[in-house]
Amino acid sequence: MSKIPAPKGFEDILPADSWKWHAIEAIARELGDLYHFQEIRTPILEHSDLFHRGVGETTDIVHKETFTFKDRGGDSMTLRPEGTAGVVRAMIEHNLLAQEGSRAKVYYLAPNFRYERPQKGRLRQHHQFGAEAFGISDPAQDVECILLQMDFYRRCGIKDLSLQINSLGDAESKQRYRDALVAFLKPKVSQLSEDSQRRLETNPLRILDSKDLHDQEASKGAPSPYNSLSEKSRAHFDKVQQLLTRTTNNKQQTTNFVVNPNLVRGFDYYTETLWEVTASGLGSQNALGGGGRYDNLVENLGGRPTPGVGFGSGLERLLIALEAQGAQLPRPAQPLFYLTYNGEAARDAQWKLLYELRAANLPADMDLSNRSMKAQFKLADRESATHSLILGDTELANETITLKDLKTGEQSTIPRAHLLERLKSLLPR
RNA sequence: GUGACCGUAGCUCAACUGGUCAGAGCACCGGGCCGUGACCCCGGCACAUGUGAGUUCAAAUCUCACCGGUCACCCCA
Repeated sequence: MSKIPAPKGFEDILPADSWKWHAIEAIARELGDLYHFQEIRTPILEHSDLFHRGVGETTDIVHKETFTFKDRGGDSMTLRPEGTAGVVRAMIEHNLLAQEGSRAKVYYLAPNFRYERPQKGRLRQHHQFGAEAFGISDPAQDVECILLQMDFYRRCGIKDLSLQINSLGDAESKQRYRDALVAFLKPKVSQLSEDSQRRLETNPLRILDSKDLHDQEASKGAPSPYNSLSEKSRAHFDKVQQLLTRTTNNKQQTTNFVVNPNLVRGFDYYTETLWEVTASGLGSQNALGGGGRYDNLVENLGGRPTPGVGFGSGLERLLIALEAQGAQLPRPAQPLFYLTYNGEAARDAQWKLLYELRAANLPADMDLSNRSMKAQFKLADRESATHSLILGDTELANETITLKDLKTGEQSTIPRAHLLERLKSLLPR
């Protein structure tokens, strides 16, 4: 029979690596608690309209990168390409933003799907840690989200980090800037790359972060978005910077950031503050995560007008960056007792003991294939057992068991009656 | 969607211009060791070379297609 591979761009997380996921997920949840964001879980499948209306018809992600299909009833369904739209939909649907002054802070750990050509740091299914804060339009809410995100990276052990921020302002400011930019670039059309000549019509802001040298050259001296900001948007952005500069953690470190007037992001729903965090070790797809404010999204998706701000952060990319930067994720040292036996009677006794240990919350395992003692020890070693519990004729006769520390090789004989007590003393703390 | 490179045992790799080249190390299994692993020694299992077709007396080695991978563009986490 021929083998069936996993779909392109879809990865298995294997037993040897799952602990890393547990580690970063634990840190994410810990920070959710600390910042008082609560977990929300939404379906991976949504009506296609949600993303067309929410994320934006003209964004590439919705336009040509979704997994979209008709279900058996003929409805167009889409695997979620990003986290925010589904969260907003759920918040509206369950009337969590239905009253004046409603607010909510939520986070999620969830897979997203995009039909793209895989490369380093880019998969068709990837996982994100994201957070969204609804109901507060104050710039401090933007900053709280940024700080949560930065704390997440620091606690995971990322050293080499860079935070860039920008603001395109409210809808009118954004349009004003777009017009100014087009006016600036129009005369230089011929100098632009082919891609950017197209973008000049569809999404001129994107020209600013083009990697093409000609585009970068042509964009030099382009107007800054700051100059197109309305008074209110300008005040908002100024305040965000001020808070970022002033807010310190208990080690009195400020949060370093740079204002990058060329920073634009791929979703139509963003208003006001935008940010992106990059890290070394990532290759061409160097963004660890990004976020921004989206004050019109809730209303656009049929809810009561409610401001919102949040971020999404790619977990696969985080793991790549951690690896490249040589960072070590916390790995709790779990004890594991491996029961070995010599002979039929000993096996029966160990089988009973196995369940006694587990009932007492002592992680334990044993070989069930009647292998030699030597082989059983090899298995214990391979499974990273910390101790083995040896039972043979001698121990059976004396009602004892031999405890061996597999790291030091030390052995001691313990009366069966005192075993559990003794083993419990070996647990951490 | 575009481009480049790549695809040999579980893993890392080897096999000159197509012709005993299908191999090594690690891993795995067994034994040396009598009831004891992580060291050492011995033996063993395993791949006809991503899949399919073609060229040839002969293909892992050349051609084409498909599948997959890697990196980059695009886009973004």
